[in-house]
Amino acid sequence: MNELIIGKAATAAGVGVETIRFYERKGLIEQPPKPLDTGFRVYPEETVQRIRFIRQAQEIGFSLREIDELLSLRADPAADCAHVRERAAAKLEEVERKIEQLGRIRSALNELIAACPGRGALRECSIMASLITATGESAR
Amino acid sequence: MNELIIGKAATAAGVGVETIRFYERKGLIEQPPKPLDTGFRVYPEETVQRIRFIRQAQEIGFSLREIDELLSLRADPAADCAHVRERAAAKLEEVERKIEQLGRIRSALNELIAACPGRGALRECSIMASLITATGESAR
DNA sequence: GTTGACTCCGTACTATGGTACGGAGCGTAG
DNA sequence: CTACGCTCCGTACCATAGTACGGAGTCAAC
Repeated sequence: MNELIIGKAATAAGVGVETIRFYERKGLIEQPPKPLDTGFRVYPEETVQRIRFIRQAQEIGFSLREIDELLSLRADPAADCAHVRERAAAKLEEVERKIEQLGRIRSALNELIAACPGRGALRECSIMASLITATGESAR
Repeated sequence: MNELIIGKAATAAGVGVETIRFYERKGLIEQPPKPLDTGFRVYPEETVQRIRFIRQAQEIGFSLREIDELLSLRADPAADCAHVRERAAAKLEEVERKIEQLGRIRSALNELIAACPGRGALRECSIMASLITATGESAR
């Protein structure tokens, strides 16, 4: 059979087998059907997507707990819309703060690259210096 | 005296005293002068900025090791320009990946908020669903 | 029908990033 | 000049997020 048992699902999602079992214990993914004959987990494709999302969300600084919150945000007929909206709006703000901070670091890196133009170091420039000049040194 | 000793520096940077000592042990900040009479660390304002940067960089998913790498990227006359450029360019790519991923999550959250418009849940919509439709489901 | 690769499960170990503790010294206000 | 709060240092402890291990069962191929 060509079923998505744990080893193949792990490869497809780019993680180790143990990581999948770990996420299952943590409740981040649900345990898939385990046919009685083999007892091996058989994963739907959707779970692979979900694991990939988890990894990407981790890379941008969300903890597993926060990722669980993100994934549980869903507008379905059974949900309390106002509550979902509220939580989504809060997450959105958080995401926007992160984007801003990353934008600042991006500018600083670009400035650094420009300051260091292949031959002959001209201006002194560090990330910190770029950030301080770039952000205008607000709170003092 | 009104010197920036560890407790005040910690408050100014929004961290605990122990965190500053921890960063020092890890080499993320250097140990400031310790005047012989008191033996208390006296911090320059710059260190407070640096600690704030460390915290913000952590929030967007950089580990302390990576932050150290970021902070050590500097174009000064003594540095090997080509090498700094190369590392900066690599970090820049990483930052851009993060910005893209955050942008996708932002869209998904906006879509979710729109799908859940105050009264009467209309369309079913989860983050995962938004992401999958939004990103066009590339690798299959 | 046995071998090798894979799965099951629980438990133990690891790395990262702090946080807490405790005894000793410093320093300023009353 | 003493009391209270802060600093010093090392060590111990904690949560998070895996990673490894080991014995037992399963499957597929030779």
